[in-house]
Amino acid sequence: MAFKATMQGEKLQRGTWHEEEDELLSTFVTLMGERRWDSIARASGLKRSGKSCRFRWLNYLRPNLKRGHITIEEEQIILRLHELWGNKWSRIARRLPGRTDNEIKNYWRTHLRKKAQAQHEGNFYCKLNNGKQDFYFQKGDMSGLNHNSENHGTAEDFCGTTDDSFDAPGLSNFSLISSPYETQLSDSILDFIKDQSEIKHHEGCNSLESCFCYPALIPDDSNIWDYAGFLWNMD
DNA sequence: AAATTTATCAACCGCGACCGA
DNA sequence: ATCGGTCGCGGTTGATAAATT
Repeated sequence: MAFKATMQGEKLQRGTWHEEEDELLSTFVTLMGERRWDSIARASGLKRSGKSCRFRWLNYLRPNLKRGHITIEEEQIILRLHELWGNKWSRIARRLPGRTDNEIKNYWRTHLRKKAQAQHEGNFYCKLNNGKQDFYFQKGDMSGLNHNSENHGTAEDFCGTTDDSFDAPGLSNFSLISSPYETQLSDSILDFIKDQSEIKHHEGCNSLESCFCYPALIPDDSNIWDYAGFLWNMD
């Protein structure tokens, strides 16, 4: 038995989970609840640590997880919330139903970090994709950038041409790449944040002048999805 | 076609917070 | 009050796939 084995110091299983392990874990979590992970690990006979069981359940096995690629809408939310909260992945994940903190964290590191950096530095990110890579374009002069390993590029780099088939001037407007839905969602979040900020900001300092108090943004117990509920009605 | 590099993401680790005895 | 067990979070690693040379 794994319990006995563990007690005797036998090494715990590590690495990729197998289907049988997943089934076993699901069964025992259903029986015992999402608590006491060490107990679940022992009772199930899995040669895994409680931590590992918890991780597997929360990130891959629990119901209602949304699989598949992060959508543009979700990406925008992640970018904005990260700008507000920093690396508070679990907090951000709570705003994205069906997504896990680990998934968001990985997505940030692999896809969004450069994007956020570019935006922070006063550039904007234009989601153009040639099927392999995303491309960044600096605000204003499109010809000022050279293609390099950071995936920054010129219009020419992207299209292989600078003729009229590439609407470089048009790219100076970020909204051109946003769907109406995306723009609506984005604006809604910004409005919500602005409202919250204006109400909470200055609460403790009695001043409307510039000050050092930190704006209270979206409170933990608020539900942005309720606020933005109308967005799901696309009629 | 083979070797090398880069990107992706599942999984692990360490640490601090929390909770109950 | 404190102590040990457990949980949750964020950072990091490592295996694999994909792309490039």
